[in-house]
Amino acid sequence: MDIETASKCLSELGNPHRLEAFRLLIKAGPEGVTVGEIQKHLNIPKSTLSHHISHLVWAGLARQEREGRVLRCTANFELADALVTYLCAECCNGLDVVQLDETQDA
Amino acid sequence: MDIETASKCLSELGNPHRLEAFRLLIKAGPEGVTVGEIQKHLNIPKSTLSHHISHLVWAGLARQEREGRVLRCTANFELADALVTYLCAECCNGLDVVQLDETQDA
DNA sequence: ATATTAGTTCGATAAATCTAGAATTATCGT
DNA sequence: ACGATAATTCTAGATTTATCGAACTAATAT
Repeated sequence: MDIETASKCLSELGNPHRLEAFRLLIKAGPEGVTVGEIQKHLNIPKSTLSHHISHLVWAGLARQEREGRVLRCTANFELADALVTYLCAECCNGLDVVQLDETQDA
Repeated sequence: MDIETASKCLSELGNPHRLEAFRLLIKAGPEGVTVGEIQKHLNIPKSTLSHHISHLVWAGLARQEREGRVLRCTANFELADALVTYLCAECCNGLDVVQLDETQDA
């Protein structure tokens, strides 16, 4: 992971709609979710969502594959891990991140 | 850390100049670095750099305080940690990030 | 064949961002 | 007070991004 790749990924995740969509993909695991399912959560027009998803795909953070009539989206877990690892190493003083036991709100 | 805060931080770090500047601040530790020192590394016009730093400050990722003629910039380590922790929890399947022993290039 | 569903691509507009020179402010030394 | 240094603020142009309706493409069902 170099700084150009990292800033590209961060830039794409630096949009509330895309970050939320990516979060959904991660939470969904390897099975992923369809575009329609993402749309139900984000509640934005199809064309806008499609645009955001194509951003994630362009950055390599997500993949899409057709399954009949639906398009299934999956996160690129390797890249997500590499990005967090990069941030820990380069932008977090090598923070020894501990596994979270509970979700934090603030 | 909520999703709005996270996407705001990610967006600000999603620019090569700002990411590099922030990386310098983190690496510099609590003593921080002056704007001039950052400029030597980034090699961009003062006004452009100032603009980028003000972005980081606005997002809460950095702080500035005057020291005579120079302005000393420091990273907000707590926020950096909170951001990485959020990403691990929400966008990385709760990745159990290990402490890095060596820097990676790819 | 036609209709329906799922989603993309096109096109146009509004808004935000990036860049950088010029002018300005703040501090220090003489 | 004046000049030099450090950095910001102002201003403006160029580029990029976000949004979303309309038209289009792909796959299925009748």
